[in-house]
Amino acid sequence: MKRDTREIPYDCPIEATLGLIGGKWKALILDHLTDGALRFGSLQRLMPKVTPKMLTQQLRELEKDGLVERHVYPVVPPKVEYELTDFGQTVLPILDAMCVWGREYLDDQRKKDRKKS
Amino acid sequence: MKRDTREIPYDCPIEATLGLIGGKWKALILDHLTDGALRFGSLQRLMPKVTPKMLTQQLRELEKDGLVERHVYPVVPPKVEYELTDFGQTVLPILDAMCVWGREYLDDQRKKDRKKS
DNA sequence: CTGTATCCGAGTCGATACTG
DNA sequence: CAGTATCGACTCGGATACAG
Repeated sequence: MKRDTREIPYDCPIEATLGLIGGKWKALILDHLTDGALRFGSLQRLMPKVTPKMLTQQLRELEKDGLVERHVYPVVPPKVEYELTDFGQTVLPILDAMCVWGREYLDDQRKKDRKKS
Repeated sequence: MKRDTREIPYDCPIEATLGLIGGKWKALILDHLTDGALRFGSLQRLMPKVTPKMLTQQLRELEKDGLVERHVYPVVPPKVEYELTDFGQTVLPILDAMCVWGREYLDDQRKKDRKKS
């Protein structure tokens, strides 16, 4: 992800996928949005370690790539919601697969760590 | 991702997964190794755009994370083969899923591009 | 509330040359 | 053949301050 010459089209589908969801916080954002639309502030509270700058940047890229939709409500105070598009929904199985696999990996790691100590 | 503070354990399984296979060329390397062990030079020829430095770096990380095994044959000229471990094999379904999804995305993109022109 | 602007250091990556 | 060493450009991302 990053990390990417995003203008040059990807030859490899795997690279393309990583380009779309491999960004530093994208998978996490996508994950949080699975339960429904969220406001900017809510996302920030869910990911305290992400600066507003990064959050905006990642959201804009997700929007550009058609995974997320941005809804602006013309009210005061400003209200903006982010929501998965239909296309965005289609990545969820991949995210799930990564989650399952990652969890097993982490469990194994922890077992090894316990053995060592 | 390189992109990673690899010493700090990942809290999120998805992040962990991306940490292991999200590196700039890792998915591609893994993909090439699915058909069997390959030598350093063969990998280089399959990925001409990857410098030896990067190839070495990515391979070492894959090795450290237990996805790939490095076999050194003490002969002249030197011969080194890289091979997926059993654990490395378990990522392949994820790679496949990303590949399928990425291909559909790329196809859609191309359709849109044709419409525009 | 939802961002943007600016600065700046750390890390990444390519190019090139070289080694056992 | 299979790498390593070194340099430098570039990028990423954090901190901070500010704006509509």
